[in-house]
Amino acid sequence: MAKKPQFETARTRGNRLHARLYSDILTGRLRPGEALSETRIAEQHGISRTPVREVFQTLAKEGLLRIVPQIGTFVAPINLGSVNASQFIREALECRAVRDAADRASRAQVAVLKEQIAAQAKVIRSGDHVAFFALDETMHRLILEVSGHAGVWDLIASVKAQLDRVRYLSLEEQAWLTMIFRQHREIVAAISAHDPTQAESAMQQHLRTAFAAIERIASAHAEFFEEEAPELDEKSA
Amino acid sequence: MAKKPQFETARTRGNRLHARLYSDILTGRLRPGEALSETRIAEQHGISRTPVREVFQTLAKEGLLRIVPQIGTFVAPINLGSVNASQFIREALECRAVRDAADRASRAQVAVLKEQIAAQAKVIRSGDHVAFFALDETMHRLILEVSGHAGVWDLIASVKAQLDRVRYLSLEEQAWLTMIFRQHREIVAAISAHDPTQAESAMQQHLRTAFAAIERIASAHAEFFEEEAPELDEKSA
DNA sequence: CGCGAGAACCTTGTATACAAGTGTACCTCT
DNA sequence: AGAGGTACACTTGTATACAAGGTTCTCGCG
Repeated sequence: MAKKPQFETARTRGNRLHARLYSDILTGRLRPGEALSETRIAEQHGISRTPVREVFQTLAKEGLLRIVPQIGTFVAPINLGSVNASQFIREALECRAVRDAADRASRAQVAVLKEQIAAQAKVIRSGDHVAFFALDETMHRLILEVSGHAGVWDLIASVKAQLDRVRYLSLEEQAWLTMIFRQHREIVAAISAHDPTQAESAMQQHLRTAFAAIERIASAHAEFFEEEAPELDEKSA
Repeated sequence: MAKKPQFETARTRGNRLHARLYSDILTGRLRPGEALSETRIAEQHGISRTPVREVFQTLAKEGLLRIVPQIGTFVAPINLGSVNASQFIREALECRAVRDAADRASRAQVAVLKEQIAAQAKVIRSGDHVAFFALDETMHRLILEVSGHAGVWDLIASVKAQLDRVRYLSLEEQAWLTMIFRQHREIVAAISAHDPTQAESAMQQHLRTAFAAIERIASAHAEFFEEEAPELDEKSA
């Protein structure tokens, strides 16, 4: 739902801080349960509480912080319920989108996707996990664009954050990356062949493979999770 | 279950204001393009700019306001691209969820859904559009709960807001409500029969019927929409 | 020594003053 | 009279002071 991000990104002090904290939380440099203070963060960054406070509000709405009035602000524990919901959402949206992508992909778009595959092959060989993660995100975003629902990517990215939070707990090994890469290749092949059913099948298998890793990682780092307690809703009529 | 949502709703001054503005924008009491001023709203509600500002930030992230630094804040025009994206998201999520609901529905849950159908029949006879809208939302939320993905409802509600914004431009007539009601009945029947495919089919038909109304209404109120000029993509970090 | 009450320090919530930037209207100059 | 530049009135962005509430540590009392 971002309107003109290229302006917003570096415009205000708050946006830079948001990017910083967002990254810190996703990668685990800020650990679940850790307390943050508006005053302390403000002093550390040489700004006042006001922009810090707005960033906190934003991160809280994104599910990454938990603000408890008069008590404090904490890095949100990873909620398995949210993780499962995120997986459901991502699977539903991307599987349906990849069908449309297989239907509508132009030759030029297929060429772009195949270039991506080639780029992925290169970083796989060099074993650069971080670069591969970035290319993974690019590939999924491109498929959304090809499907004609580019605007949906923002939403997927936001739920993907919940999943990536878990993935960052453990860097995947080479064999895993190779499997993901092969699945990407299958998806692109199905799109190229204009076979929606095969494309959806490949995408579902792909996303569930990634989710399996998440479940494995989660059970190994139970200390960062919370027991399915709060369904705190804030949407009232 | 829920820890303190009932406190959050009315706790801060900001929350009340948010609910008020949210409703005003959805129902059209505040019209697209209309300018809002932090100072003016603050004076009108007898509070300071600070909570007003936070509410504005929230509404902007929800896509209902557009804040232009040093210029002003305006009710966001209805973006046809966002409306289409919302429809896509809703369809993908609810169609997939209703399959799970048909698989998993217990006898008690089916009974609840049938009670809802009865309640809808009652307000249909009384011609109470507003009450029917509320029951419509309840029904869809219940189906999500039955599907085992209750946590996804918040997301659907947020994208549904974009769709409801259009629907409020024109109150639907009785015949339309009757059609929606019959579709609800079909969906519940399919869930009751534990027929996922039929349930998904009925849900998709239902959502597309509602969307058809939206497209019809949109073309009749073009002045509230903005021309989706380009697909300006954002290079996120 | 144990326990309770209170104060000090922490947190976020709110109010207000100031800074920076933009559009407009008016005033001045030609 | 017309055109251009400047000052003003408005906006949001930021900083800071104060208020309300919670926790914890400490001091006083039993």
